[in-house]
Amino acid sequence: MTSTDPERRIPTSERRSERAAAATRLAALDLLRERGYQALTVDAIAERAGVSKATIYRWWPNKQAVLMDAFLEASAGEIDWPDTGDLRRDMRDQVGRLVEAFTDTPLEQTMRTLIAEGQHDPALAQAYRERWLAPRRAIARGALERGVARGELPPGTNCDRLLDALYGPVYYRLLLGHDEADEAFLDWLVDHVLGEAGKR
Amino acid sequence: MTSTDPERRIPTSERRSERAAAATRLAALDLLRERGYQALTVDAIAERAGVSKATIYRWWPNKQAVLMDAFLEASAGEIDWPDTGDLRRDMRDQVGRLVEAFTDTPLEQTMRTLIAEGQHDPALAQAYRERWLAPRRAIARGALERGVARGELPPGTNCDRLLDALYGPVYYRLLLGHDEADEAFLDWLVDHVLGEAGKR
Amino acid sequence: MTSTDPERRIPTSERRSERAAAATRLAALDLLRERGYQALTVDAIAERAGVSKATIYRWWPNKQAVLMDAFLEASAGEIDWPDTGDLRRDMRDQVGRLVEAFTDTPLEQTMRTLIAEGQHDPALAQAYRERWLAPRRAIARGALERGVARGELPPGTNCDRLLDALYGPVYYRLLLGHDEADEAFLDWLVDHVLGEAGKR
Amino acid sequence: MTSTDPERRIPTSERRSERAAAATRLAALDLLRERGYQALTVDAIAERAGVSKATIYRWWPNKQAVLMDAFLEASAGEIDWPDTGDLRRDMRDQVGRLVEAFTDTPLEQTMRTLIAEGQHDPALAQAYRERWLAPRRAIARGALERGVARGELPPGTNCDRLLDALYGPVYYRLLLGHDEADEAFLDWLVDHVLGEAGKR
DNA sequence: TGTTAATCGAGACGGTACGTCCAGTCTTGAC
DNA sequence: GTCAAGACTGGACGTACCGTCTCGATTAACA
Repeated sequence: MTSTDPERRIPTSERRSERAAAATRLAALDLLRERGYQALTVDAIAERAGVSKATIYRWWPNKQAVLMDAFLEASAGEIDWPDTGDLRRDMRDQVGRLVEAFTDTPLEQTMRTLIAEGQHDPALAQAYRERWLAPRRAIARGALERGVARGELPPGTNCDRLLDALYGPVYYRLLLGHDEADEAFLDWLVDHVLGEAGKR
Repeated sequence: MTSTDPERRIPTSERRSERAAAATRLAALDLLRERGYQALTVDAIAERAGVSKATIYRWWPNKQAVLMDAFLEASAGEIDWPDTGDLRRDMRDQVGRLVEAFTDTPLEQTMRTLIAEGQHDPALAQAYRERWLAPRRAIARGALERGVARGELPPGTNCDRLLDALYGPVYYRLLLGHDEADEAFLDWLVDHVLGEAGKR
Repeated sequence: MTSTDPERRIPTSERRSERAAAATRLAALDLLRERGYQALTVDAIAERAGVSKATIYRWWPNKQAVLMDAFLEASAGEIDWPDTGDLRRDMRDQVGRLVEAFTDTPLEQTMRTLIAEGQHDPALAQAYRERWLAPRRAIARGALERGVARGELPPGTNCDRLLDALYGPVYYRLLLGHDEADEAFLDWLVDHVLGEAGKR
Repeated sequence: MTSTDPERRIPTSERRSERAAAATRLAALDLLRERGYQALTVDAIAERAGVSKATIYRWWPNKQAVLMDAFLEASAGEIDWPDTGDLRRDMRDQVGRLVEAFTDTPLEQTMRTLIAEGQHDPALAQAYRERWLAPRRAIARGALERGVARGELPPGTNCDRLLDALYGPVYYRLLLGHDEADEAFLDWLVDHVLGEAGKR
């Protein structure tokens, strides 16, 4: 079980452990960024964070869970996005921001690692879906639904499928690496999937 | 460097080593299938294959490369597919076969593992792209190009992008696991990406 | 420094701390008896005694010192023994009681542990000598000296050496375990060391 | 089970492992001598011996067993002693050599540690008795038996008890430390236990 | 047919990280 | 002010696996 568990132990002194926990999350991200995946060991995290291994294992089941928390913290903040009334433009902006967040940033390596580890760690995969994907998909789904309401998309559109058609190719290029998820591709993709009809 | 290297050592006695190599590949697949990723150790492969670790390391740089070879061998065979003259139907069949190959088969776990490891192992990722993806994409690209020629797709269509729009969502659902890549989804996806226009 | 130190801190509230200290000593003995040496951890003592670790460390430098105090408390009581006028009989009785105290009782394991730890902990060894051995040797030495005075032992007898000759073999068998310190052995030993001459 | 087991695994290459094993034993002794008991960790032994922990654990169950082997190796050599025909003199020489071997030498600390650990480790205690004590006691018993045959000791003497009466006080002083096992004490002890009668 | 060199299995080796446990210190809040 | 509760650092434990290595035995091709 990852720290996802809402019933995780509450330390007597929230302040003490929170300092250690924050240092741990930061150390995990920094290590991964600076020295790569193979340097991401619990010992190294502990040493860099100035925290003992026992403390890490007290709050997380393994280093993947640490990284998950660090990833969520680092990508926290406002995740909603404005509705300009132009669905295609909004979706294009949003997909562009997603790619930006994952290109040449510490988060790219972190995301890759989490998805990779998630292939063998169901709890981690679930945490990625529930804690990262789901909220963002909910917002994008809302935008699509408003697009349907506004007539930019046909009535009866299955928005979840549409989300997969939009985000799938992006993840595919990011994870498989056979081609870049560059501006031109995103332009084309959003147009193609949302339909050229609405294009101005 | 993976065994992809064309200059790999050639054993004096091809027969002896080939027996060992085949047993090694088989053992890797079987272990992964039966006991999962965490049981896939070089020691375990060696023991199960009745082969020494030294022999494994003589022919492959690491267990990922073994698994890559095993994966390629297991998914070898005729990869071309017939051209019925109906692009949508052909693409739908083909995507269906891809998903079948990866659903409830030993290959699913193997593919997941290879892509996961590839996130931290550029040589492995490259091998996956060049030795597995590329040939299959080339065939599918050919089909799309014939579709363009036949007028089923508009002239000037960028077939690589179209491939990503078709396969991306499938890998996305397989790797992220938020939803199933079922028949209905594939039906919708192929129709949506190749354009409803051509639909009868 | 062990709790041997006569200048140990005096708690403001003697009553509270004495209750905690008594529970701690008892818990140490019980743990050692019931679950063995490897279960004798400070955490376990604290939990069983319903006392916090901080309290234990407030009054003792380490668990060995706790055990020393517990041992002394458990073996307290009248340590003097009557003088029947027959030295050999008195010594034989006394050696017998020593062995009884250490055979099939919680004290055996405790004594073994204290002597074992004392091999690497000079303060503990000193405490064992000064607080347990010395008083008992003083009494036995008195008995021997009276034996000299009564003519049961030759004048000029070095009583300390005689004590070692009497008690040494007993501890030797108890600690090394190559043979039992049984009644027959004690009979022979006392006779042999005190001299058959005085035997009736 | 300690390495005492005569059926311990035989390495493919005796030479390789023997080098590692010898370095391990030496490192254990040196560490104990130079830095004391608390520095005697498996990690430290491994580092000092230039050997990996895995190798140590391959051949010994724990560090105590390493130390036992090191102790036996260090105290190996001729353990028999000449029979001059004068039992008292021979025993006095022998007890003197025992004390010498354990006074101000690396072996003293080693012996203390082994006996101490043996209080909680039956296998270790047994190994000490069988592999160190027993051979030496057998030789001394032989000497006593010859003394009986020569009439230096009374017929029917129980030599095992006599051994305990001789060695017990020596170990007692060494382990408890209340007094020194010096020349004068040994002189008196041997005379007193073997009987003044035979004294010339 | 006998010799020789490559290759094999077996498995020991140094190294590194794991996840656990305990010692001894420190912090907080209840009494 | 003292206590229990328990989090903290530090560090050793014993295990597992990696990738390298050494060893004889087996093999296959050539002498």
